[in-house]
Amino acid sequence: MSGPLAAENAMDVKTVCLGMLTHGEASGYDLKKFFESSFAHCFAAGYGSIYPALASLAEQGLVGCKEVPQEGKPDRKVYNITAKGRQRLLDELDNPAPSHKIRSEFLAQMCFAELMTPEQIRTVLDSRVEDAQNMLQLIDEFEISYDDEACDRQGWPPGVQFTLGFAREMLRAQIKYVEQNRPMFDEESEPVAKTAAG
Amino acid sequence: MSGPLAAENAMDVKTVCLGMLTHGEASGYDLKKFFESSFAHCFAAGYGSIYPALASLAEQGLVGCKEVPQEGKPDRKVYNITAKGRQRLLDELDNPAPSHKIRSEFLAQMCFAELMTPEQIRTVLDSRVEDAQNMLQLIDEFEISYDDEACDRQGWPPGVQFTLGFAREMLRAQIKYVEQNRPMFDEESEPVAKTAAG
DNA sequence: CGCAACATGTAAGCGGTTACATGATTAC
DNA sequence: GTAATCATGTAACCGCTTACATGTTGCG
Repeated sequence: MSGPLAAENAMDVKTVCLGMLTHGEASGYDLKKFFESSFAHCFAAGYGSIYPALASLAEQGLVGCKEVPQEGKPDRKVYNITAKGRQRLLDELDNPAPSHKIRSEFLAQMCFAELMTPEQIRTVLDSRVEDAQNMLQLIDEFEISYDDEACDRQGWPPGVQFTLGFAREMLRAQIKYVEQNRPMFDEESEPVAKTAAG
Repeated sequence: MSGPLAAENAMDVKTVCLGMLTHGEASGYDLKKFFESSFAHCFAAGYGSIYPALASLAEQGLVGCKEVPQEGKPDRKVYNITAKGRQRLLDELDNPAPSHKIRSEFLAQMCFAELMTPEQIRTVLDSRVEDAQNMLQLIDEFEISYDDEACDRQGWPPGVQFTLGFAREMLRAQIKYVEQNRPMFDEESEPVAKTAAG
């Protein structure tokens, strides 16, 4: 500890919180909503990681915190990024090859589809499509929400737009692929499989 | 233990190992190669999780194990799935809504692209495309490998084909999106963002 | 009357990653 | 000689998930 090896850029929940605060001050509760709406597709997080993250950031002086008293509710703790925090964020953003990992019980399960009944397969595929559609809707709602907020920015910054668009494309591609390839499992008559590139 | 609450279908490394053994017997080393080739995109795993998983499966009688002595190398432990294991696998596969989670440092980082230099952005996007292309190649190589193996199956079962195709489509969509939207960051002249649906 | 939203946190646990440990053979 | 491949494992660590704990306001 205390060594000079502190420069490991990680992009964990802490860093993402830090980044979110560059879009304006927010409470842990606010950030959770962000994490579970448009952000859920690429980087989910719950209270159990957000609150400790904010506490840790505050302790390191990377964020400031003002407690806004409220009646009948716990004090709202509104966090804002400090100059030191902004610098740290820039350091973390320097990672030239950030990871993009998928952990899919869905795909793992589908690998062994021949051990499932046609009905089980149908259910699983339906649930995946439904899930993707819900995500798409969340993203759309989120994108529009930019002027709900109490500030006059003109839409989200390009970085966020890129990320939202990326997620959208992935979800659309998912839905398309599932719909085009589900016949594969109905009978073993027509092996489609190649996503009809035409 | 011994409680009746053992029916939690999880689709963790253990279960995937179990499933892989339905395609034929294999050693931990073999499974690792599987996990890091075509499977890496959707469910990565290292020795640190595979060997303990196999040990645990063997302990529960879900897999059998024969030790094949070798010269100058540790005994090769070849595992095969048991009837009990097959039943357990069927139980695990019953999950109607398996998860599909993404943890992307890449997307998290890109959210804050306006804090990065154009060169940093370029590097990050390049690395993502390269990564995706490597994955695509791994998948192609893997798909062809079906007849390399010492058995006369006619290509992978439909489940595996579905999974491979899914991964391919996702990766292609990734590359396409990145290439089409990188102008977004060159100058702030042409905000493309919507993946030119034409 | 009960549930959802608001609001913050703690603590245990779990699954997986990383690094370590060992050692012969083969190819460059 | 030195790196890679074959081959198996252990142990510490770490970050995240889940469940728990608390309390008010307001809607249906």
